[in-house]
Parts: sequence; structure tokens; C-alpha cells
Amino acid sequence: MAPQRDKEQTMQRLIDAVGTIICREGFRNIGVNTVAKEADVDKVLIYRYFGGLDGLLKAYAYQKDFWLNVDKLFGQIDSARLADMNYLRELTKQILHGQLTEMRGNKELQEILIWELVERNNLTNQLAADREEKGAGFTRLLTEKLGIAQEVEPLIAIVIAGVTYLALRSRSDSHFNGVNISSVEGWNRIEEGLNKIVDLYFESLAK
Amino acid sequence: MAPQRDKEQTMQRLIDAVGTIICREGFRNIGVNTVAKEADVDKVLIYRYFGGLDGLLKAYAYQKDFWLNVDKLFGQIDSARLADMNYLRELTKQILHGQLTEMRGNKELQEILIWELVERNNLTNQLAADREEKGAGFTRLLTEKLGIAQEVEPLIAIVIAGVTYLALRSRSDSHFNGVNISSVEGWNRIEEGLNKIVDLYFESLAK
DNA sequence: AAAGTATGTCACTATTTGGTGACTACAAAA
DNA sequence: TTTTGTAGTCACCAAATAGTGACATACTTT
Repeated sequence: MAPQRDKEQTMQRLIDAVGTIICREGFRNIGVNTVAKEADVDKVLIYRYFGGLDGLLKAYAYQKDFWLNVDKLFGQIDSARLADMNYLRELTKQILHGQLTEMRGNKELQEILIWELVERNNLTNQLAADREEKGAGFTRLLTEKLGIAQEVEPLIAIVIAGVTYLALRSRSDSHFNGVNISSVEGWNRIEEGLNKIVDLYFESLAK
Repeated sequence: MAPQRDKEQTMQRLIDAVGTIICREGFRNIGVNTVAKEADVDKVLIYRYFGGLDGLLKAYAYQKDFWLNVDKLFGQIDSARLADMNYLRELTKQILHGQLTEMRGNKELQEILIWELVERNNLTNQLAADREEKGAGFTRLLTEKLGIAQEVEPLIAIVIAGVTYLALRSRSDSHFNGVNISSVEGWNRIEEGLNKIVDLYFESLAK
């Protein structure tokens, strides 16, 4: 044990333990006993400091940022060029590229997404709502500029959802629909597919 | 209890109980005790008749067909017209339409898919492998005819994965990326999006 | 130095889990 | 009628679960 009498550190150990367990085994094995054991801390402290497991999970989710990092890209947007179709096209590709790398690389995010799929509670509801708000942001921007929201919104939804599901599948499957989702080459092909869709759509606009 | 001395019926009660629980609460609450209680049968019979919960789940999965119903469409394919691009285009749309309605309507399938995402065991591995084999079938057919497998495979993968994830999300979310995935209208927009992608791609081939 | 507060330890309960052995009740074969 | 096999019941076990109350040990304030 750790009789160090450092509340902050103990709390952090618990929060970190949540992340460790989620990364290693997913969220289904998470519980008061498991987390306490992983953190090498008495489980009663979970109740004292966080009011229970829910509070601890909330604290965990608050510390990490589990929505996609679209904010960074938003900051880089050159507003003056938004009227330029070619710029919009490249911007779209960049956003999708960011989504793909984030979804593929962030194992913790993958587990959270699966958690959101499996069970809904206050926490997962909040996470999902935040994600939806952020995620729809770029689409709104794009549709405003293009002025054809009705058409492009579902397209983006399909593509983002597709990348997400492929990433989740890649946790335990090597292939999806013939595409190798466990290799860099496979994911390069997927990204080429995304770019192809973007190109096709923007070319259809140019006509 | 049910002292009816009918082994077959008792086994079926257990299998049905699995389906009931999965539909109602998903797979996470599934266990020997839960299933036995739902079936109103002693849990020891699960061990006697199925060798344990795994065997019961296997029997359950065997009874239902959890891969997508591409077989039906395959049977309808008019081989003679496969050289016709317009026919291929419509066929692709039909396949996607079938996938969408199946994914959206079959709640049991949704739960199985989530189960495959969450935990892997002999059963879920088998289910996933079957699905991959069947799912990749149409893509193979299409790519053979088009002769550009490298390009079209990832496109289909993205789109199928997208529809799947949207369906899974619709279990607990009302919107995804601004699209209403809890209404028929929203799903019509998604289907229009799918058709749009197909059209764009085939038009690009025609050039 | 004494008192009080807060951190961490331990022991305990009650419930649920997967799993097993011993039993009864029935039905068909001998 | 007796024997034998099997469908179903019941009682139990060990382990793990969430949660609580009592205690000791430290640190801080007075």
C-alpha cells in the first residue's frame, strides 16, 4: 500500500488506474474492487473522494479530452479562403485525415466509444452529447459555405461513421470487407478512399 | 418451474431466453443465473444440455442467422447483365439498401455486432469470420467485374462500416453529425447519400 | 503539548456470480 | 413388478461484487 497521506496523489492514482484498466481490458471489468486493486489503494477512498465509482469515472472523463480534436484544425482555418472551393476540398480531406489518425491511434478513445455503444448512463450520455456537438461543427461550417446542407450532411455522417467503425473493428479484426484494417497499407487505402469520395463530390459541384 | 419432462422444449426455452435477454438488455447481463431465471428453468440444465453458457450461446447463434442477408440478393443476380454498368450500379444500390434496412431493423443483429466489438471468444470470432466472408463476397464480385479492386474495395468498406456504425449509434443516440438517425426521414437522407456516392463513382468510371 | 481533523487500513455484511453433488419424480424397458 | 435411465429440483460451495463502520496513524491548528 501507499501510506503517503497525499490526497491529491491518491486521487490521481485512482483516476490513472481507470485509464490503465480501460486501455488494458476495456470498461467491462471496471469496478470498485478492480480499480482499487490496480491503484494499490483502498476502495473505501473511492467512496470518500469521489462518492462512488460513477464520480470517479466522471473525474476520469473530465481529465481526458475524449471528443475529437477538431478544435486544433478549426484554429488553423483560413477564413478568408473559405470561399475557395479548392481550399474547402483540401480542408475536408484534412479533417477526415485527422479523424482517421485520431480514431486509429487513440486506444482510450476507442474504448470510450465502445462504452458509449454498450451502456448509457449520465457520463456516457454527456460524452456522446459533447462529441455530437463538436463533430457536427465542421459539417455546419461546410454546409453553410456550400449552401447544400441537405445533401452533404449525410455524406459526412456516413464517412465519419465508417472511419469510426473501421477503427473499432480493427481492435480485434484484421480485415473488413476485404480491406486489411490491421496494417498501415490498409489504412492508407482507406484514406485514399476517403479522398476519392471528397474529390468526386467536389468535382460534381464544379460542373 | 416447469416439470414437464420435455428436454427439447426446455432447451428451446433456454435458447429463447438468450434471445430475449440480448434483445432487452444486451449481452452484458447474460449469465447462467440470468438466463435460467428468464427461462424459468434450473441453471444446472444449462450445464447438462449445453455444457455451459458458451455452448448455449453457440446453440443460440447457430439457430439464428446473424450474417447479413446478402445471399438472397446473390440469388437474384442476373449473371448475363453483369457486364452492363447500369445494372451494376443499381445492384450496388440494392445491396447497400439491403444492408441498411437489415442493420436498422434487426435489433438482435445490432446487439450481436456490439458483442463482437466488446469481447472476443470462440463464438464471436466465428460470427465475425462468417460475416467477413459473406460481406466481402459482393465486393469481390464487383471488383472482378470492374477490374479495379484496389480502388473500390475501401470505398465499399467505408460505406458499409458507416451504415453499420450509424445503426449501432441509433440504439441510443438521436443524432449523428447533425443527421437524425432516429427517424425514417433521417435514414432516407442517409440512403440518398449512399446512392449519391454510388452515382458519383459510376459516373467517374463512365468518363 | 493537546486537541482535532483527515488520510489510509482493516474487517465485516449482504448479494450475486459460476459451478457441483445429491436428491426426487417419472417413464419406459426388463 | 422391478430395474434403469433421465428430466428436473434443491442445497450447497467458493469467489467476487458493492458498500459500510470502526479503527489507527499521521498532520495541523490551537
